[in-house]
Amino acid sequence: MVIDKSTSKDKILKAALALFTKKGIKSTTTKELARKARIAEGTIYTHFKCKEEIAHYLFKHYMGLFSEHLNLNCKDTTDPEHRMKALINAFFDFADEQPTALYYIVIVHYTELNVLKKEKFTLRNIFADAIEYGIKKRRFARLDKNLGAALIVGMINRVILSYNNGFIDMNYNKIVSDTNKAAIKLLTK
Amino acid sequence: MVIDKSTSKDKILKAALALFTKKGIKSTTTKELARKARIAEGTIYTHFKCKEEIAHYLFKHYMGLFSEHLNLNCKDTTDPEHRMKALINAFFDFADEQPTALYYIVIVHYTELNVLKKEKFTLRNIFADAIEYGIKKRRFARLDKNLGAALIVGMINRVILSYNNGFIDMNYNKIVSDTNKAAIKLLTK
Amino acid sequence: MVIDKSTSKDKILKAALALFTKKGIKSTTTKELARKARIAEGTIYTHFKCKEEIAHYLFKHYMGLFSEHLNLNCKDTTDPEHRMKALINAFFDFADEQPTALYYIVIVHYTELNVLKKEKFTLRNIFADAIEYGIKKRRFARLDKNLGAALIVGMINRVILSYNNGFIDMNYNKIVSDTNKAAIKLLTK
Amino acid sequence: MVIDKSTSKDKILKAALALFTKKGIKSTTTKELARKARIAEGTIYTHFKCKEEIAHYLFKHYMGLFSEHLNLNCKDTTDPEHRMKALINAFFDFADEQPTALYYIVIVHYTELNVLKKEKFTLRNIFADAIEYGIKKRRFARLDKNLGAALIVGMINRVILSYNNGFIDMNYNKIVSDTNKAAIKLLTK
DNA sequence: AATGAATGAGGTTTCATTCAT
DNA sequence: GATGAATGAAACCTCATTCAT
Repeated sequence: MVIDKSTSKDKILKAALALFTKKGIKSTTTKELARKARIAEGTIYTHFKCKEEIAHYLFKHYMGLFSEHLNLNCKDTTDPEHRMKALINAFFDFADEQPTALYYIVIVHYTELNVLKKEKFTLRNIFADAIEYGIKKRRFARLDKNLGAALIVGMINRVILSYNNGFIDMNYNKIVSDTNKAAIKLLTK
Repeated sequence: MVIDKSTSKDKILKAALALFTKKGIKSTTTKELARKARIAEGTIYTHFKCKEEIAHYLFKHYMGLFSEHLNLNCKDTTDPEHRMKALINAFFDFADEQPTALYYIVIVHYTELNVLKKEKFTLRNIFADAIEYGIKKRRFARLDKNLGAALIVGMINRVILSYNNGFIDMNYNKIVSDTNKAAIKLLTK
Repeated sequence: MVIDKSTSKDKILKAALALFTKKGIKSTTTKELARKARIAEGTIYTHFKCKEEIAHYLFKHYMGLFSEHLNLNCKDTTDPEHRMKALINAFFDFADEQPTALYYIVIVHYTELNVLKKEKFTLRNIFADAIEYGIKKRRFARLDKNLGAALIVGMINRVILSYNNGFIDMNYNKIVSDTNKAAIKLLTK
Repeated sequence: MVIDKSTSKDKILKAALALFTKKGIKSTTTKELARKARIAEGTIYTHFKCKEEIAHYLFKHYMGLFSEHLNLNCKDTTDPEHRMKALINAFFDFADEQPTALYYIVIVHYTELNVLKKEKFTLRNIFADAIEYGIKKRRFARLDKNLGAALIVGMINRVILSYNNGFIDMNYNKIVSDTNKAAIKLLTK
């Protein structure tokens, strides 16, 4: 009698993403995790060496998905503005579809595990490249690419956070398009 | 209230700010805290009811200083652009002088205690007011004030974080002025 | 019953002897045991009721072999001295051929399972009988047979242990003959 | 209201010696240990880093006492036979006064922690020195000193073990004197 | 006010054993 | 018979907090 087809590992990961995002990694107990995943506490350890490994696994997994998603949405445009817009839209898309995962990779993992610094892929690089490209094509104003990336990524992140916290009382599409406009205004000559 | 004095309470607060910022609140043990503060573990409880109270105390204290610092630096300007610039400069100033404190109120406290939402004072409000003011004075383009605040605050926060992590290889003053320019470009008509 | 054959049961017993001797019974996990035996953890329980049963099985098996080996080597001599020498040589022989098994029955099993006391066969009895026989034949000096057995068995055991630990830098045959001489000197009038 | 003057640390050590000797180190749980010592489980960890540290501490402590006791009892004799007898008597003395401690350092610790090999002080050395001395003084027959030490120490150990297990039905003093005689017989020309 | 040993609830992890395949 | 994921009791250990000094 199969009630839930997902494997134990999947159940653990699903529960972990929800709990880590809601309460933080350290504050989530393995007992809670097991209860939420509807498995025995011991089962956690047939799939992961320790609680922290789950946290890392989640980060790698969703960071991979996110990075893939961003790259996919900007590779086919040659116009710098379009490329930047595509990136921003993809960012908001992902935030809309996987809000917990995005919150996890952007906030929770960062503050509790301090590994982002060492990761090769970062939003920074993707956005920095797009900015560099726009400057080279003489469509964007001169600006340090890393500073530019920080400006754009910071904007988007904060908008999403604020929206999710109910601080911005606007239609989501309008928020996305206004953020796009703001970014382009900031970058273009 | 000077935190660097050598009363037990001050020693605890100083050690707590450093450790909470470095390792997170939950991951800092009272034993570590006592060792770093060079006081006995029990002494913590003659000044604070529990560990969490220290975290809250630190937040209130530094958030008060920060808010005061921002307000002080923008109250005497009537020109919207100048006011916004003053705010941004004050932000960077504080980040420069009290990097740990800023990191603590912006990141650590937020992610581990989830209280920002309930706090009355927020960066958001200060920046939102400044934007609203600029729009009313017909100097800034029309933009939802809360969205605008999220954009500006997000930009600044991320730039400071990136700079502290060594991701932006530029002179600090140049970063500040470029961020200022970007913000103004984004906001003005 | 040949333990080195490749049935699952034999594989388990072989692995168990090695691991129990190296790490102790309690400190050997069923997971390790299964890995070393190259079988699944569950397979252990198709052959043994529990981990402890393996330990008992090993003890009985090798104690049987050892006892058989000793008896075989002393039954055909009527001269007390020869009989004692035959026993001692048989002891060293077994130690040479099955060092792990001897270590197991003498040390590991004894200290971890405390069953030796209840076992009927013991070295003690075999040696006590040989001593009693020598005294009756008026070739050995008067000596409590159990005390004598403790003296002789203790000597041999310790010599083997010391040799295996590299504490005695002598040729094995010389060690055996010197121990023989010492035992005889001690026992004879 | 002081009921038991002994400190927590002493209570833990006393309980640990009893339990480790009775059940083995691995099989003694921290819960049992705390109950027997009449302290809280957590208190164990204010005095020791982990359970194994208690085992090591006990070994060092009692091995020190034992070694001291042996040395004290053989330093003032120049006659080789007397010296050897003094050593053997001291051994039996210690076994009589501190039976648990002796059992612990000789058996439990050895089989469960495998550290004896690396320890500098060992019975071996003390007895080997006494044998070497007797040979040099031309009172003992030629014999490898380490083999000799193994023979003598093995004898004594086993006798004590057998006696404690009720296998030797003799008066303790008689056992001691007979063991002495046997050792001297074995060693002298 | 300051101390730090003691507490014990509760956290993470281990592991012998079971059971559906 | 063989498998190995799942189990859950119980192990070891942590740590915020208390309290006698």
